[in-house]
Amino acid sequence: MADEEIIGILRQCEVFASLALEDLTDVAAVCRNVRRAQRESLFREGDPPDSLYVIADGRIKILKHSSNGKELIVGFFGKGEMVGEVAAFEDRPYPASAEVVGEAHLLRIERADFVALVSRRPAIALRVMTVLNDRLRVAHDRLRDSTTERATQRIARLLLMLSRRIGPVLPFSREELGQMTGLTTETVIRELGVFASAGVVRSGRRKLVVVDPQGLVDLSETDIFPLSPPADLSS
Amino acid sequence: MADEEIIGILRQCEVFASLALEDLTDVAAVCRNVRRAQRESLFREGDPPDSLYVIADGRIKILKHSSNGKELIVGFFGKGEMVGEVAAFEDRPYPASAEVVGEAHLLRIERADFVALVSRRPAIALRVMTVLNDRLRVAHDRLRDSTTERATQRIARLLLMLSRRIGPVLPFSREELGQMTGLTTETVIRELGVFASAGVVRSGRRKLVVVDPQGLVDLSETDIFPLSPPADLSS
DNA sequence: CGCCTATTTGAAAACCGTCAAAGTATGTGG
DNA sequence: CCACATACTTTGACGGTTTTCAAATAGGCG
Repeated sequence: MADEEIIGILRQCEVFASLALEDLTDVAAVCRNVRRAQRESLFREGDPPDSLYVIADGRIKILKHSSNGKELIVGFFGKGEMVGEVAAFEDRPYPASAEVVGEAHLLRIERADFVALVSRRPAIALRVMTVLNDRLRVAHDRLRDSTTERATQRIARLLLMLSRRIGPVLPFSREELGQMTGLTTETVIRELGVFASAGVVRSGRRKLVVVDPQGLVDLSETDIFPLSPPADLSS
Repeated sequence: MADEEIIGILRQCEVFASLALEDLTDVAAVCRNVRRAQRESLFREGDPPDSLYVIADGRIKILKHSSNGKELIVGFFGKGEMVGEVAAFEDRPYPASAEVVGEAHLLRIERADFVALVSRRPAIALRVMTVLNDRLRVAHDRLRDSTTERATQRIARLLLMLSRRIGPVLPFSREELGQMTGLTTETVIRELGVFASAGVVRSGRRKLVVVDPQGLVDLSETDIFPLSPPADLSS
């Protein structure tokens, strides 16, 4: 029965994991399996809110375009995470686009079904609230970083955040790291060059390995003392 | 009866407005009236999450500090809005500080009471979700702006957003506008100088009047075409 | 009037973006 | 298996926008 596969997937999802079997079957009833290839998009910024997705497998990147043609990556999501939920509660256009990174297997839930579901099962609302909450914290942290910190600190903090979430191996291109921090590819490369010579990261093609997390913490906290060398602490 | 005053306040609140009287009395039971003077803080970034507040009257500013001593204003909130709810669902420290701007009258709700309340009355959860949702949209918009747009556009967009929300008279100092955009006070002043000579805004002490919203829209969309004039569309 | 805070202005420099070009993996087809 | 195309990474030089630092001016409140 296909529903059992779906329930298995839902059990891995941050929003549905803690639900009782009865609730899960209720959710599964409105899910549809969907597969998408490399670079396909689930929805685009400005589209009317159609549905939301649970990621069964693969990675999805959420991005916003700016007036001058640049793109900002708002988030990367993977197995068990939900995307498109921001549009689910209000009938307003998607605020960002969602694009498949490698290949992805998803569960799709229609907006109307999800709204009905949440009203019927309050426990889901509580879980969704927590997810939104987390995303808001992350967004505000990044907002602070990108307005008040310099390139070195912004990159160091991004790498720290990513490695804490998905481990030391970060499967991102330089360009993507730039789009996550709001810096150009070139600046990212130059900063990573410094990080690498300090032995904090090792770099590869579309990949970056965090070797020394504490080193990143130091870099992310380093204030710049324009004319004086780092204070001598031994005296 | 004090409860009636409280219910009157709750009726003006984005989260509670649509509730039935029965629900409102339930909420009112856990509210406490609180008054705070100029510059007092409700909570500080890093504090354990204690309680959340509904603003009965006055304005509250939410801010985050950065490693180099700068402050970023994450949001300004007024009558009927809620602050501190981000901390209410998880037992993690407040991600930002809340400071009273003029003088404020608030309703305070303990964290534990609120959690119980939300579980008991699912309708509240749905409203809170919508609020979080809106804040997430705003945060991502600002994130895009501050990483991809230049100073002129960032300020123009901020002023547009503020004037749409609270009207043409904006009671903010230059420094606060800077802390909202992530620009220095000086840059804000220089840009506003240009806006003023273009007749788009009029400026005062701790105050700014938006005279020509369309002018702001134009400024906020102006891309820079380095060497060519705007394309001729008539050909 | 005097003090404190907010606003304004100027000049120099830092930081990062832009542009251009070369180098290096990865995959594909012959 | 090699040649080639493609995409990603790297490097360098230059310039622009914004920050920084410093100092002067103006507004409000006791």
